[in-house]
Amino acid sequence: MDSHISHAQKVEALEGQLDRLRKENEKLKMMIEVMRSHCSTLEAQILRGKNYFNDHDQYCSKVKWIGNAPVRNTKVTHVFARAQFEKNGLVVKDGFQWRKYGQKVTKDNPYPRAYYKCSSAPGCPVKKKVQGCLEDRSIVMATYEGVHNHDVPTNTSTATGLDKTTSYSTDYDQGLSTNFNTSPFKPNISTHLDLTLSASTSTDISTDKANNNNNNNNNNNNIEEYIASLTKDPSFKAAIASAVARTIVRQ
DNA sequence: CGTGTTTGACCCGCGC
DNA sequence: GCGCGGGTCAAACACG
Repeated sequence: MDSHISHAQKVEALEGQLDRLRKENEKLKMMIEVMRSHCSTLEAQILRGKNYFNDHDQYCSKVKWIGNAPVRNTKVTHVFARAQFEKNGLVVKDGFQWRKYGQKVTKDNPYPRAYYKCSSAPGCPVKKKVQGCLEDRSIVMATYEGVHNHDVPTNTSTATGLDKTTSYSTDYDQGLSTNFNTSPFKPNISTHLDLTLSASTSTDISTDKANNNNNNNNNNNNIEEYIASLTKDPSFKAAIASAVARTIVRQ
């Protein structure tokens, strides 16, 4: 009987902890959103201030813009995006599948430029170049060339590493950084930080809460998973570190 | 074994 | 014509 009471108390305590974590999560999410919007504005100002798309800029000069139109018939789109560090290096996740076909170190930039072809559909002519920004390694310049002959793959969760059940549809679109030209396909650059955690965890938690009478063990496990995934998630750590650093810099 | 990445070689355009 | 630099190819390699 005692063990039953202490078990119930334990569950209650864990639920309280879960609520606190949820609130904290929401707060952090809001803070990061605000900071990200400040950051995007500043980045845009900095980049414009440095005439990124004027005379001496490497990208502009290499891509050969005439007036507002690229030389070739294919559409060329420049996108600045926050890079995501993965085992293969810098990546820009935009919902399409890309096959890397080359890499080159260019003269003006120590960061290698990677060349990708769209592999979401056979015969898709779209190419993408991705190169780290000189001033800020966490920002990459992605140059899209061509127009996709297909829609964004429906299985975006696979392509983006995001899960369908997370609320990415809004966050995801808002994750776009500065887009200097009209995109032919609205590339969705994922700066998304999944503070709601992987869907399996978060949905399990809410579901379990509804059924918590017979799922106490699962609940305990999920809370532990929740905390563990928060502390282990490198993007969470990076986002927190970045947010804290920016706050300090702004002061 | 299939698929994707790496990386050196090659091609091509441009400036001198 | 030559050299330079960006873009692409393709064989070798890695990985699941």
